[in-house]
Amino acid sequence: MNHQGGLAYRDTSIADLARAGETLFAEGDPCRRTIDIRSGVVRAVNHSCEGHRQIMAFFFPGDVIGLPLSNEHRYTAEAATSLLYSRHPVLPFGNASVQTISDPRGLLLHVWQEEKRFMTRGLILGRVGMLARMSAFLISVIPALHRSVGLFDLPMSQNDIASYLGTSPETVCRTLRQLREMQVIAMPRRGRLAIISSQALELLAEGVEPSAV
Amino acid sequence: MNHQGGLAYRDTSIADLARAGETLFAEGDPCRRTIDIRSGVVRAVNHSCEGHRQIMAFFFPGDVIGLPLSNEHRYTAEAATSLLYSRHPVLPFGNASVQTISDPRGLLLHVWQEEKRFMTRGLILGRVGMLARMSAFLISVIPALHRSVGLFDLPMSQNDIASYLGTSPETVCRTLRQLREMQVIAMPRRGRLAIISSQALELLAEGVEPSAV
DNA sequence: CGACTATTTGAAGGGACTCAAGGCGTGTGG
DNA sequence: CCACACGCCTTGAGTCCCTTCAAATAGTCG
Repeated sequence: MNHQGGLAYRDTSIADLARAGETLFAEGDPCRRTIDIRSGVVRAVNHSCEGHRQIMAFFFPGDVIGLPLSNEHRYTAEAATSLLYSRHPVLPFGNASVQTISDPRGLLLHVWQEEKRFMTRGLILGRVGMLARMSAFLISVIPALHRSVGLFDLPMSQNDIASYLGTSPETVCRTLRQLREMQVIAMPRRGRLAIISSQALELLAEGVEPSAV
Repeated sequence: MNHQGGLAYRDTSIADLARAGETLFAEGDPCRRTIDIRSGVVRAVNHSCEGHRQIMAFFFPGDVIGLPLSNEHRYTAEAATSLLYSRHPVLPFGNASVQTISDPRGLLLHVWQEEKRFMTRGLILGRVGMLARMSAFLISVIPALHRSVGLFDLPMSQNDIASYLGTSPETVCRTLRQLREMQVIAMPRRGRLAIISSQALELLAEGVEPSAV
C-alpha cells in the first residue's frame, strides 16, 4: 500500500504543512500540481448543491493525488488530520504526454491507486447492514494505518467515517460499540484501535450473521 | 459522454459480438486488450468470497474498458445486454509508455471516464434513502441511454440495478413504482422509461422530502 | 404451448434514521 | 494552574424504511 520511492524526486523536495481541515484544492480548480502525501490523512470531499457532503475516499502516506486526468480537479481535497506533503508541478492537460514520458509507470501506478480508493468505497457501500460496512471499512484502512505495538491509530473522526459510510455519526458510534461488545475490536482510547479477531471482522464484512461469529 | 472518435483506429476495426451474460474478461486476468464498446451495456462485477455479487459500474457505447493500469484486470466485465464491441491489443504493463505515446490524451481520457463511473456509484450509494439513490442512478444513466421519441431504453434488468444499488430486486421494483405514482417517471413497457419531471428527479436525488415534490 | 426467468405484490420483523440530551476530551484564556 | 467552552463521542426513544420470505403474475425463449 505504501509506494515509497515511487517518484524519484520525492526525497529531495521540501515538505509543506497543512492543518486539519485545510483545503488543498477544490473541485473545479485547474490541475496545477500533484500532491504527494508524506504523513497524515487527506479526505476527498464532494458537495452536493443542497449542502450535503460526502467523503468519497481517504488518502494516506504514499498516495499521490490531484493527478491531471482532466483539466480540473474532480473532488475537493481536505486535510483530515494535520498533514505533511509535497507539491509537484504538472503540465497542462494538453501536454499530459510530457508528464507521462518522464515516468509513465509511476503516473499509471498512482492513477490506479487513486481509482482503487474510489472503487473500494463503492464495494463497501454496496454491502447490506452497517456492521458489514463498518467491518469492510476497517479492513480497507488498516493496511494504511500507523501501528504501534499492535495498536492502530485511527486518525479520522467518527464524523468523517459517517460521511464516508453514508450514515450518521450516531450509527457509527453504535456500530463500533457493537464490534467492541462482540470482542472483535477494542478501542482503549479515543482514536486508538486494536483488532482482536481479524477473521471475525472479515466474516462480518462478508455479511455473515453476527450471531454466527 | 460519448467520446466518438477518441481513438483513431476505431472506425477501421471489425466489431465482435457478445451475448447477454457473456464474460468479456475476468478479475485477475492479465490485461491483454482493451474493449471499445460500440453498442450495448457492460457491467463491471465484483464477486466476494462468500458468493455475494456486486455490480460496480455500467459501461456504455463510447467507453473503453480493460485499460492496463496494472498487470491484471481489476474487475470482471460481463455483457449486460447483447453487445457490439471491438478489441485492441495492449502492450504489457511494463511497456505502458508505448501505449500512451500513440495517444496519451486518449488513454487518460478513457481512464478518467472509467474512474468517473466508479466515483459515481460511490456518490449514489452514499445517499440516504432508496428514492434518492434510485433518482440519482437514473440521472446518471440517462445521458448514456438510447432515446426514441422522448422514451428511453433502460437496458439493464432490475436485478442488475439492485446489485448496483446494493439492495434487493423487490426494493428496486417498489421504488420505481413509487416514482411512477409520484408522476416523476413513467414506464409504459418493460425496459422503457420516460422522464416526466427531471426537476423532481433531481430534487429527490438531493434528498428533498418526497412530500415536498 | 410450455418452461423458465423477471417482475410485482403482500406481510412481518428488524435495523437505521432522526431528534434530543448527557458525558468526555481538548484546547484556550484568565 | 484552573475554569470554561467547544466539539466530539455516547446513549436513549420513537418512527419509518428496508429486508426477507413467500407467492402470484407477466414476459420471454425455445
